[in-house]
Amino acid sequence: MAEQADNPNGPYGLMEKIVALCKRRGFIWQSSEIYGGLNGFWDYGPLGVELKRNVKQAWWEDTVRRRDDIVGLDAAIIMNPNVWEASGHLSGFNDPRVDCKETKHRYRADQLGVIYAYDVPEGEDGPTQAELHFAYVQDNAESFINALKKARKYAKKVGLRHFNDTPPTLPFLSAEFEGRLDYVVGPDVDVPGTLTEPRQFNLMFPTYVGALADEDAKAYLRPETAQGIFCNFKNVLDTQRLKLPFGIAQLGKAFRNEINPRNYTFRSREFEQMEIEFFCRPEEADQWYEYWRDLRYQWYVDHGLVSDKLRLRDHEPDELAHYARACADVEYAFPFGVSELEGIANRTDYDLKAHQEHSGRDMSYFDDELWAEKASEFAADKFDGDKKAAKQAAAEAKSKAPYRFVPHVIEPSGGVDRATLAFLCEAYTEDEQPNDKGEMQQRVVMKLHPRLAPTKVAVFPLVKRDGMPATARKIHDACRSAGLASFYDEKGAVGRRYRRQDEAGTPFCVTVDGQTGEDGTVTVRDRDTLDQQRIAADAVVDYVRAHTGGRMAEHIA
RNA sequence: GCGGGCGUAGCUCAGUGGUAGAGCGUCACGUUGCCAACGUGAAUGUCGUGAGUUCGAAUCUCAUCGCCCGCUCCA
Repeated sequence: MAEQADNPNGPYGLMEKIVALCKRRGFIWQSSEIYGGLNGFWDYGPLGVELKRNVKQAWWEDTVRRRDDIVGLDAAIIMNPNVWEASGHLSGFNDPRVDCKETKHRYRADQLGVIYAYDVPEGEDGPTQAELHFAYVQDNAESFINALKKARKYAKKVGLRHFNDTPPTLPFLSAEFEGRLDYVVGPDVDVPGTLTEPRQFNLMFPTYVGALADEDAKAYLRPETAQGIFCNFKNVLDTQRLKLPFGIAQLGKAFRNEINPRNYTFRSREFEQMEIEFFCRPEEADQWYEYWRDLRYQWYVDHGLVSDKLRLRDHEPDELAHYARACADVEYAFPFGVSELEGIANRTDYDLKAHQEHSGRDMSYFDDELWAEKASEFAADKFDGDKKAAKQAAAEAKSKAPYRFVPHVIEPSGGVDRATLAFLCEAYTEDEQPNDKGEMQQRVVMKLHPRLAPTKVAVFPLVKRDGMPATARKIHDACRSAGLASFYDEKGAVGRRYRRQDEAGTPFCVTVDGQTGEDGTVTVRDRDTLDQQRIAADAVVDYVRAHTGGRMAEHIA
């Protein structure tokens, strides 16, 4: 598959082929297409919805149903707006931006400073604002020195008094510059007036709760599912008889007003997440982080991303967000570039503590097992029989670590749509297979992992007579009754039917032929190899189930 | 958000001011005994949308929406 990156049509040609197939076969369509679409929104067609459901189901089974230490959750999409205050999303999503009309640079307004040039005219008491001021990027020495040079030159030119080596600086967002940007020189230009007024880029989706759309009713569609988990941490802890370490998993939609949705479904404004918050003791966080990082990477490998396009990349320390102690990305080399499928982060106790502070609710965990072990150390006889002192010491000890503490959390946060897209890209294969005359012909086949394939088996009568359709239908019905996604087709030549299933990614085709009537066997044709073997018709269900339903992940104990 | 390119049948695209096209796919009938077979026939278009210029617009102009590329952004 690696050679596909060197496809003569180029990487974008490859992506276009994949997109065309997805549209043609009914995997993914643009949302509200008949009205011209809507940027950043997508609809999953009949094949796409099965594929995506299978991705989610595989994740849910592997992370929740097959483990004792993780439970599920389905929180509301709209939460109390204070949640986003606490999580930092409201401020984080509201970075005002400033564009330089000259250089096309974009700056974060809150990261710009301005050298405030002023004068003290003779005979006046206080300083007077000068005409020009000089913006620079904070925490960037070069930018500051550059602005300082420009400011000195200007001061000398117009004869500002008292201008020295340490001129006052003000934040760009100060009231002093409001409506006066015509007099501010941008960081990378020499003339004033090239900076735009700061614009708010609100990446949160606002909405209103209740019939009256006033500001008091303002709420937001969640930008991530994680906060629903943190907010329910105590509920889960209090009702589920769980001990650390344990996790809460959630699948669900999230919404971000991305500035520039692009690359098919990769960056959508409405998307689905699969997130785990795994709570543990602070001292065990590092080892759980490594455990989850490796396990989640392996999950993608186990579901078909076996090429070297899948990568696990540890973030550099300077790349880490302020709340994360460690972070790794599971990345995939899409035709349009290497991009993130899932991030695994050690978020420490940042989130629970933030909610503890903002909500006023206690988010700590008390380790009664450890206490039971150590309680004897606080018996009265350890305090010379002073019961009161013993009780006080015990109460004090119970209120802090190692007995009571706010758990740390490891967050494996994956994008369902991104994973689905990666599976589609990896599966897209062009090979050459002989036709009925033995001539080699190009074939397009979606080599989806059988567990993820939208249809598990297609059942055909070889020809539409001699009772073959009726027998094939019986097999089809048996497959469906067994819970297998089965597809019946009797139209046209069987070769064409096979090839159609190849494009849909169906791993097996079962064909009823003349011999079926004699010995009760059918052929099973393998999607990837085109090999056929005869098996008993009443063994089809077991055969398909054995080859498609099972979890491939043997690493999970 | 900025700059460039593009938008015609389900898909890929041709069509530069004068009757809306091709290939593939889809459907029907016949044929067809295992890999996109063949024959015959058929259906499918707000030419992205809206406005303007013109006797006449898929074609020219403007706006708008969407897609692609670069920049930006990615808490």
